[in-house]
Amino acid sequence: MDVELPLLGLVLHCSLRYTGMEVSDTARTAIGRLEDELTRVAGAPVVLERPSKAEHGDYATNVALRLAGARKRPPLEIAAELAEAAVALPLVERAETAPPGFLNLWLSSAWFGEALAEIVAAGAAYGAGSATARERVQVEMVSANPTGPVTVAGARNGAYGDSVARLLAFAGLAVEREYYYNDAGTQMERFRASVEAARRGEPPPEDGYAGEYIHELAALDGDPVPHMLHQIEKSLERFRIQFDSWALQSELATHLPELLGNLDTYERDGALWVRSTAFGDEKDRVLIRSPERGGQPTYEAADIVYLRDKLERGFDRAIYVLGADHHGVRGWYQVIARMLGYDPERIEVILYQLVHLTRGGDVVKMSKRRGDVVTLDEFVDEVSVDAARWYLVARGHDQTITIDVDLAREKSEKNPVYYVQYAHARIAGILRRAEGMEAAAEAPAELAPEERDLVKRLADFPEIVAEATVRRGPHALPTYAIRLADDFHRFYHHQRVLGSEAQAFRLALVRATRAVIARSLDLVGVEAPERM
RNA sequence: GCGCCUGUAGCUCAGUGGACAGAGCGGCGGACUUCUAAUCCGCGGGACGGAGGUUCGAAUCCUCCCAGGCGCACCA
Repeated sequence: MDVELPLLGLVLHCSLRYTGMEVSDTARTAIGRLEDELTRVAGAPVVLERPSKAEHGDYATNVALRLAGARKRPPLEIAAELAEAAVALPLVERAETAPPGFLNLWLSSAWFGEALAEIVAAGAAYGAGSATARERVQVEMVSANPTGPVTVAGARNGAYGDSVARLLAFAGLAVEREYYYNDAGTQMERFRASVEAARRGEPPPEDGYAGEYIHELAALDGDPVPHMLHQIEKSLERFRIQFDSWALQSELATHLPELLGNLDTYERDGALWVRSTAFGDEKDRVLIRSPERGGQPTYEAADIVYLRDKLERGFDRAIYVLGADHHGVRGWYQVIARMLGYDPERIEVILYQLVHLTRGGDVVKMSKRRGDVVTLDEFVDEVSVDAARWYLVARGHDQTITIDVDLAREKSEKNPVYYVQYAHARIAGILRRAEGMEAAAEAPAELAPEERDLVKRLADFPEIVAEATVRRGPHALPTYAIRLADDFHRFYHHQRVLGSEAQAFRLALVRATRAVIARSLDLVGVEAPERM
């Protein structure tokens, strides 16, 4: 049975332990098939988990503990019964009970062979396609106004948003990335005036923009805005973010009049207000300022036009990726959707927290007003695209992060991004030598502990990805990639691939490992090098 | 005052109900005639901000409190 998570727009196939749903259509994975068999044996849904201790088996389940209450029997007794039934299964080698009622399972090497065969057969699609509904989703990200270069904060927005977009696309949704910018507001006027001042050799006006880039723009001809936009696009491209579309506020603003008739508006103090409180807003909003305040449409007016535009363009879902300082708009967007008669569930606002940098142990002070910021380009110049993307996305988006620039730039074993990449490069090295040699997933009778750990880790991948997708938490991938690399490096150190008796199996194993490492990295925009 | 986010090892952070809480960095000590030592192995290090509650079981769920960050404009 698939379990629909309508809020998240996705349907998962793998076990949904975090939703509380028990039964799942997991026939596609080796773990899932085992869960199904055990479910039949137990007469109740069985969810397997990976114990942290090796002495607790390959997999374990707490089903006896769950059943104890309903069946009015001691959990250990139930577990003992299940253990007896479980060992009768061909794929279960050993089953033990442990207080207060756990059932621990050790699996046969045949199971490991099946699990690996399945990964090999899935190929590049391993872990993909967890969404059943092929929704169209727009992810709007970065969207900084072109008054200056993309900063490190914008870089986190992009690294995070792009990774979410990659996850959604991998799950099977049709994803488009959009950049929205204000090309007309007063900030833009201040920006233009600042460049003009620089061209005249004057200091920037009050409330203007300063910084080296203003002088660089002053050296170019014409309106500085297109130049700035071009530079932003280049920076983001280098950061491996490709936008499908660029939305201009000025263009959208022309559609405001046709929308006003559909809204419940009124005039007060010379301004045009919308009665948003009727839709749950905490206060009514001004849409068009009074003449003495310039008579221009407000940002809120633009929000309304833009939101309608997104949904009318055919996106089933619109995701806004915003800095935490914009958290106030989250409710506002829901209000807009209701005012316009759209299902608010189609609007999703994801907030990410701020970024701090440290150099030499000290926090790098940043002030946007003085043009004294660390830009995306500078950050990338210093630590590389791979390290930049890794560090910006490796932590939960709800977490304020502090990046140690000295560590991030270090190309050594201290740096987890290279630790993972090195595992990939090592495998690539083996496979170069293994050209033409046969690989086979069929497992030998005896498997080394490192082989078992590696297969189990690979088997975790589909659930890791699916969960990262529904939770909008791409940081699970770097975390997983480190563990996978860890299992591989240990395997590599203790076991030999080429020339070993298990060569064919191990070739299949490392080939699958390489693919999953590469995929884990790709989903967060990090490259997987063939050589290091 | 109201709202959102966060408090886990010296530092940076994983861990959204299970078994003695994990990783990286930093500290200490070992392993290279081998498919890449950017690796591996070992040792130290924690009242999971605090107090209650729910549960067989809580870092995880609920309530309150404390601390930090960020918002609550006819600013963009």
